Amino acid sequence: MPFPPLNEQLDLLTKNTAEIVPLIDLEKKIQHSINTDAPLKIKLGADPSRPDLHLGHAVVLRKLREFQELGHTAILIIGDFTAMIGDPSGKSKTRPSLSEAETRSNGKTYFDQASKILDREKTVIRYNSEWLGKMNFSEVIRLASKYTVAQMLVRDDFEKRYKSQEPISIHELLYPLAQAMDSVELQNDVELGGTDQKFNLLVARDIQREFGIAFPQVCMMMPILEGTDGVQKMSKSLDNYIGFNDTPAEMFGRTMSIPDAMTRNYFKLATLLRGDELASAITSATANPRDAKRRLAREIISMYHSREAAEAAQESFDRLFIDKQTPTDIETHTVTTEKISLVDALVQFGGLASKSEARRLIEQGGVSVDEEKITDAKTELILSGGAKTVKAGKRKFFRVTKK
RNA sequence: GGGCAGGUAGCGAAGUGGUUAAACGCAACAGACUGUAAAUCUGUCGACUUCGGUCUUCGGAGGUUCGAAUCCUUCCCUGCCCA
Repeated sequence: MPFPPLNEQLDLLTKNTAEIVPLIDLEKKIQHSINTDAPLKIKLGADPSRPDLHLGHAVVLRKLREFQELGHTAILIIGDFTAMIGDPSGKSKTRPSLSEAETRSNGKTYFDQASKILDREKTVIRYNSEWLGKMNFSEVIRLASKYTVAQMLVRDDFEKRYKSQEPISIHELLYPLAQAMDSVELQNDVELGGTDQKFNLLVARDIQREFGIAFPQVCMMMPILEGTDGVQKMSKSLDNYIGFNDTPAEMFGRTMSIPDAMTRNYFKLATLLRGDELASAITSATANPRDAKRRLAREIISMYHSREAAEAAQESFDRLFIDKQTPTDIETHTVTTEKISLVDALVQFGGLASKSEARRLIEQGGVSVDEEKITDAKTELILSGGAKTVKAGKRKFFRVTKK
């Protein structure tokens, strides 16, 4: 199958990117690929220490998918070896090193989730322990000699930590070099990443050249999708994410909770809407933020679940939050006794951490039983009269019944 | 190797012998308000409780004291400066 013409490829690929360094090289690479009828090798690094993918990852994965659709080769690097270091970006501290079995299974999980976006059959998977694990100490020294401390400290987070007198371990400085070796090994033409990966990607480009690769990789940075708090990068540790594996109900709720101002960005980066559809969705975001967000939630759920699931999720959300009714599908727990204290029930079934917390919640008016607000922490649930429906806080519901 | 400064609840940060379960800020949770939010206001935010209290916390381990996050010893960790 011949590759599409240069302009067509460039049009698609440059959309929704934050930065391409250097753009001219991307053009040359694509032209060369067309001339020689050989696909480009596109690298994307995956961190197997956190195998739960979310919409933030989707932005980059979809770019990779576009490359696949144009006929290029997508290579997913599972960073099982680099996971021993942990990308020192942001606030993350040292991560526990994973066992080989764990990285393997995490890598598989990662790939399974990524397959919701990528073409599974056409994706090449490589584990970087394959080559990094074989490097001996003198090779590491040789690699380390290619970069200077001053160059490393250019990186934002290193500089910040250095200036604010926070510890930086030597091995953290090795992270960018280690992942650059992935690029040396693969001899990939393009590397994808978020803008937060810019430094790492550029190091890889430099190191490729150091190792004699004449035409080093083009670095393509995708915009970072802010989390549901609308401020910080979407990440699991900040609990501001919408995960590929979240239930439709969770997705709906989390989407509705993003700040209004983020809606257009989410439409652009997290949905498949393009062209006129995208434009009208964005317009409606200002006119009618709530309904725009409901649409957004449906679009997202449709991608990861189905149209039907999206409709259903919206129905129960509307019922719960807009009409303020009790949802229909509540988990029922059975107990063997005639009665159970409300506090105990909340801890056992409501997911509260302690009895104190349960008491607090009750005393603050956050709990109701059968639609009736309870403020006495000593309340007992008498189950002889049938099941009791408990609402704890805004969204926790459960039902208790006697066996 | 030497000197100095630190390690306090999810995070940041007060507190240097006694109403200190530990100020304050952020985050979180609940209530009010709303358009699902956000913003704002109010409350909560170690555990257990018969709601009177009780118990466990301030890097770890010992010790002094009627009493310690606060003093001493020792160990661990971090940053800075000097060598």
